[in-house]
Amino acid sequence: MNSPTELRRSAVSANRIVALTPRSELASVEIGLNAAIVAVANNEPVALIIRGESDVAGATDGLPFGPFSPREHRTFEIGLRDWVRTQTGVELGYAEQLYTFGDRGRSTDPGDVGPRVVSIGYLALTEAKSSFELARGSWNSWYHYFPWEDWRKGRPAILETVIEPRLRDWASRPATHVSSTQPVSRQERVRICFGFDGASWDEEKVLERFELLYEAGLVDEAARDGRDSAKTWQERPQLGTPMRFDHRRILATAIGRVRAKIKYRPVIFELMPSEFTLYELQRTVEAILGPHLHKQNFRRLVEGAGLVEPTGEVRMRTGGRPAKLFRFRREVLLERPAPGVRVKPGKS
Amino acid sequence: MNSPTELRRSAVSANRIVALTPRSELASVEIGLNAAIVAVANNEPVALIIRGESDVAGATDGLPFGPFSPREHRTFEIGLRDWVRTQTGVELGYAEQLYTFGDRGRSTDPGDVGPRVVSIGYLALTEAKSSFELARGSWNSWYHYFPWEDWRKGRPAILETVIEPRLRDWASRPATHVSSTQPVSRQERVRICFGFDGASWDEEKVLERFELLYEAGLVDEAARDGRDSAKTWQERPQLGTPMRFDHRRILATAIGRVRAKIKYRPVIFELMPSEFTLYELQRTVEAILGPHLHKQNFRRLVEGAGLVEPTGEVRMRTGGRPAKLFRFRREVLLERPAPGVRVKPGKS
DNA sequence: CCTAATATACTCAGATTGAGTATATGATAC
DNA sequence: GTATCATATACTCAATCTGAGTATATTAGG
Repeated sequence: MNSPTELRRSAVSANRIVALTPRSELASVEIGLNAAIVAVANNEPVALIIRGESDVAGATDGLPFGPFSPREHRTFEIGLRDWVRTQTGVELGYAEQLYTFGDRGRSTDPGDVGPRVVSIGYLALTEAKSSFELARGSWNSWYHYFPWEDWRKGRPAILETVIEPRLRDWASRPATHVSSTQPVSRQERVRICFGFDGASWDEEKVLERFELLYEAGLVDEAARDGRDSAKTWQERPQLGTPMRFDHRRILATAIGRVRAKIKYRPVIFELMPSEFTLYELQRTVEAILGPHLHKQNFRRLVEGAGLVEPTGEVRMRTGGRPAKLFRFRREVLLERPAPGVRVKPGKS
Repeated sequence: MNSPTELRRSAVSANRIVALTPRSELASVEIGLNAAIVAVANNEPVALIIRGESDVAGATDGLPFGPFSPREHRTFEIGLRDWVRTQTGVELGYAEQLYTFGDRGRSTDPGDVGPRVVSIGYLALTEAKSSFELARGSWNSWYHYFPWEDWRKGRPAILETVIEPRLRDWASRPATHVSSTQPVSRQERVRICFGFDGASWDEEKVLERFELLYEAGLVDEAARDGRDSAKTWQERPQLGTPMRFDHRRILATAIGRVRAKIKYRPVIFELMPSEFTLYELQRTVEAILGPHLHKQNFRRLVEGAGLVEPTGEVRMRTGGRPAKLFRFRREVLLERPAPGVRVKPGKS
């Protein structure tokens, strides 16, 4: 980026204009890198989970994470790859930055201190090799943490039995926080995010849904941060397995991002072996997105977009007619501005 | 987020598994917040620019930026809004996080030190009120910094006269860096990013284009970071006005994000007054995206998507038949999963 | 009142999409 | 070996969407 002296100088010049916080108060923070490492194994979308000591709320699962040490690594991504390799044995392929989380909890308690650690979330995609030689950690289904996101067998029951009544109850109560300048009512937010009252389900709104459940005090993490509505959390049924720190939020961001991204970038192939049948590809897309896709149209779409090319080989013993094997056509990146699996939720 | 003690504990537990960098070496960094504040004034897309001391490369322009002080502000966004208000007098409406930049320059010089400052880039959209009561800074056209992005009058000449020959020259030379594991050749990257040899121009690839020019040493910022191909930068024609620090990169990220986002989220209305004619709306979209849109189809699209509703009033003296006034239909947010101005580049 | 300029309405062919039917081909049970 | 099953693949068709054009409405200005 820039030399430190340059930056220092500019801070001084900025200081002239308005009274900035004095330098001593610019409490410097530590940077933590968090990786949501995603794969698809046996049609199950999984994330690499590290189990640690259980926290206040009893959460043990977390994402791999490590500090960023500027001395050692030129960029965040290099640092990330480095310690993911040494810590878990996984060599990351595709990786992209997700979001930088820095808020000090959502409690209104004025006594709480500012964040000493800022976490930069990363999304990484990797092929799920059958030989999971993990030095540490395990691959867990992401629907373990977000059961309401699993629409592969239709609308998950948990939505109606647990989430809907509780969210409606929460929405009917007035907002306790002063920020009642909220342009959209609780009711409407709940409706839109969770597709109640005939609203459609948008599979990309993973983070919004999690944040809403958090606000409503329905996930265990909320209790940790001392939210009022979460006081009675031990009496609640558990909505998905909680995670340590902010990690479930980061994973939610990751899931939303993958679901959005496969539609306009060919990142789905980062999750596939080099050769695959079209149905395997479809199952992988479905694992990520949820709803079932129309098989015939899916192949028309994928082939028509030039995303794949046949290898000439076939896979036998598929249970019926042998399936042609395909590989990703890398050249598509040079042809189309935004190639991706432009699927929309459909039937069968 | 989490209590510091919790985080401390986890760092310790991580320490058990692999030998982490000792705590003392976890050089903590400072967080800088940078805001690309975007508006459209007189059909010109503008960004709020602060002029400062000229740097090594002679750049004076920069984005508003300030330090993030965790003690004072609960979240990055609150901090950002706060000092943007005090520093420039602008009250931010829409704001979203763009990216966290932390690399220490792209030079291979092993002697250079790690980043002491990590900058979090934010994109903010605001209405360009005719009364620009800026306490500081000025609204500059963003095409001032990226002349090759301005397609409102067709393909900008600078692409053919300056950029194409120089980029081709650069692409024909072998990559100097060891990272020749690059999957795509320089030639192909240049072709795709800049639409040479019949490749299409993707208006969203603003950052990719800037990074390519940077790598090729064709923007002044590259010289500052000591890139070899940039040694002779003083002999080059200037490709857009340079900016201090990484700010042109952040602005490029912002432009790319806005261009992508207006297509699937109704953020364009953040830039509009509360009442507007459809043609004014179209001109604003065109200011952002570049190419001209088909007028009749644009109105069909916008009205059909339920994005706007007529106010009942008309605007006279438009130079012809009076134009109906419209306002943004906020309810659309409650109806469609991803409302936006789904335009594709077209004719007339 | 004619002309220029803009706003708005309507038309139409081609492409895309959702969803279905039909056919191909290996595996398996008998 | 053949019927049956299961899956893969090919083809069809109507509804919708999209790009692009033509036609009409309504003002301002001479």
